Amino acid sequence: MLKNSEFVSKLRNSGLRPTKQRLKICEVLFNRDKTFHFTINDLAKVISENLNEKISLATVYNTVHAFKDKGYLKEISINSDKSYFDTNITNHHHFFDEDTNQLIDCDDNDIEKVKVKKNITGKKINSVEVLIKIASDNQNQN
Amino acid sequence: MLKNSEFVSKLRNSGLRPTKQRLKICEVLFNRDKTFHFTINDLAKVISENLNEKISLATVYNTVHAFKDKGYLKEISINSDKSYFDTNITNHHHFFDEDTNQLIDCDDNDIEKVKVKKNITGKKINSVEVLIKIASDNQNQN
DNA sequence: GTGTGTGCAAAAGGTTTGCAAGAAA
DNA sequence: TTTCTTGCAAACCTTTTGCACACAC
Repeated sequence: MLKNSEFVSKLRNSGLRPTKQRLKICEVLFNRDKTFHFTINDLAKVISENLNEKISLATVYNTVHAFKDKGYLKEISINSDKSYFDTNITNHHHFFDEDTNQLIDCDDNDIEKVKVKKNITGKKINSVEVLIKIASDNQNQN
Repeated sequence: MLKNSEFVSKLRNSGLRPTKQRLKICEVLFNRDKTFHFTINDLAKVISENLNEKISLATVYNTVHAFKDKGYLKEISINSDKSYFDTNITNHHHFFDEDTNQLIDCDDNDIEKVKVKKNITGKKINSVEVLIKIASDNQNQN
């Protein structure tokens, strides 16, 4: 459990003013043992329903993007519709459960290192993301 | 170069009526040597600008989704904003050029087979997709 | 006090939907 | 004639923007 003052330092260190809203969002995102996968909507819902706080959607968007730019969050590519974020910023991959639309972390030990043999001239590799789509084994997938 | 009658059969075989619009879209999508990566918008633009035809956006959406459901197109996961489709329906991965927003095919020879060691109980793997994000090497990436 | 952040509402972009008119079977 | 498809506009959802007010420093 992180303390409020740690979040204040964290924000200050990255040039973000520690406002009430940002600290609240820090609590929701970073006061956990386990990785949190979420959409902006999920996050806004947690804030309004579980914490009974009211933070403007625009502010939630601003904050999440600020955190992403500062490297506190990672954005994940799933089939369009909406953006997913991850509090686990280490190099890792994901399972995506198509039955439940849930993301599950897949750490480096669970998958063999992906070796890219092809080089694109003049381009460098920014990231290699693996998405493993899974679904129930005993029912018809579709 | 595929003939119109081949598209008619293709459509008929999958229970889709070979309408003028669908045949036109078939031509654009499948009358090529190389894989075509596109967004709905790209496709609509090709139809209206290059072919000087007018097909309603709703129809383009309908058709692309119908083709995807029938397995004639593949949808690709890139960071949200919009859906990308691929006329190459074989198992393969992609480079995504963040400078130009272009997708490049990465065939099986360009990458070592991804081995997933972790198993999720009761779930089977539907697909394993690798997305390699690249950007210019000599300029600041951001 | 100055500059940054917030909140609201409005706008924007991509996608879906309802329904009447049109085309295929 | 029956069923499927099209086209349009409106609706929808996620995300962004503009601007006045509030807060952090």
